[in-house]
Amino acid sequence: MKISKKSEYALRALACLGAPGAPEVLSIQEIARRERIPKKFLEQVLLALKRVGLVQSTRGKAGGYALSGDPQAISLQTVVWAVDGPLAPLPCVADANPVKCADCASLEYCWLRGIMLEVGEAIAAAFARVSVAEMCQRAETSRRHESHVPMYDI
Amino acid sequence: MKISKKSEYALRALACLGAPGAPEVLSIQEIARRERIPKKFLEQVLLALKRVGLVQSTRGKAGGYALSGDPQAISLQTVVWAVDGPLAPLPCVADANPVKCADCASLEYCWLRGIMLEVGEAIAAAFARVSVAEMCQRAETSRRHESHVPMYDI
DNA sequence: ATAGTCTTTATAGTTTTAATAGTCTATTTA
DNA sequence: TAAATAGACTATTAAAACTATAAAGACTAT
Repeated sequence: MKISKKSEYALRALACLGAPGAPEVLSIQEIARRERIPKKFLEQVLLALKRVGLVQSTRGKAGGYALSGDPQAISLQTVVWAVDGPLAPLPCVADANPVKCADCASLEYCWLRGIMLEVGEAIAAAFARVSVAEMCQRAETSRRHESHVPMYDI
Repeated sequence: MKISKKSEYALRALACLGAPGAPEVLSIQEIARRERIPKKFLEQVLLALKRVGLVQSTRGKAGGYALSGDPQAISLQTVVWAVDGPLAPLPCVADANPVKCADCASLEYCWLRGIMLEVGEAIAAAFARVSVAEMCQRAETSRRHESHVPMYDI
C-alpha cells in the first residue's frame, strides 16, 4: 500500500512550484535541483501532470513549468490519480475501467470487491481532503522549522 | 496503492475457514482447491497468519488449519498487517519502524510525512471497520447470489 | 542561427512480488 | 514400525512493476 516515487515527486514538484516567493515558472532542471529528483524521471512526471492540466509549460529559453488552475481547488487525489492512476486496492475496484478478477463470478457479487471498494473510497477521500494550496502551505511551514533543526537531528 | 496477492489470499482463506457450514479444520490443499490459490504460496500466507495467532494448525492425517480467536474481534487491518506489514503510504510513516527519507531534514518536520500519516490512518481505519466475522458473512451472502448469476454474466 | 527548453519513444537497471522446489518434522493408522 | 498424510521451514526461480537514463526531435526567445 505504498505510493510510488512518481507520486511523491509529483507532489514535491507541485509544492516547489507553489512555494511562496518562488518564481512562477521553473525549469525541469531547477525543480530537479531543488527537490533532488532525477531530472529525466521528473520530466515524465511533469508531462503526466501537464496532460491532466495541473501544470502548463513553455518551451525555449526561460521556459519551464508553472502551476495551472486554482491550487485551492485541486486536491492531492487529482495529482496522485494523474501519475499513478486510480487509487484502487484491487484492479476490479478501479473507477474508470474495472477489470473482473479471474476467479470471481461477477463484479457485482464479489464480496472482496465490496470491501475493497469501501477501502478505496477511504483512501481517495483522505487524499481529497488536502488541496495543493494547503500542501504548499504545509511545506512552507516545514521549511521554516527545518532551519531550526539542530544538525544532530539530521 | 494495491494490496498484495498475499493479502488477498489471506482474506479469502480466512473467509473459507469461517464459512458457515464448512468444517472447522481445512487442509492447505483443501483451501487452495476451494479458493483456487497456488498451494505452496498459500502455505506461506497461512504461516504468516499463524505467527500472529489468527489461525492454528495441526499436523498429520486429518490435520489442517482452523480459525483461532474470535472472528468478531479480529479486523481486516490485523490480517493485512500480518501478511503485508504496516499500511504506510511512505516508509517514514510505518508505525513500528519509521525510516526517514534520505532528503528530509527530520521525521517531525517533513510536510509530506504529515500528509501521508493522515492518509495511512484513513487506510488503516477503513480496514479496521470490517471484522473477519463480517467478511465471512458478506462472502456467504455473495455465494448465495452467485448461484443465481446467469452464465452470460460470468 | 543558436542556446536553452520541453517532447517523445525506447530501453536499461533495479526492486518487489508471486510462485515453486526441496527437505524436514509431526500425526495417524494399519 | 512403516506408510500415508499433513504442516514447517528455507531457498530459489520467474515474472512483473517500478525507477531511472538515453537519444533524437521540436519549439521558442533572443
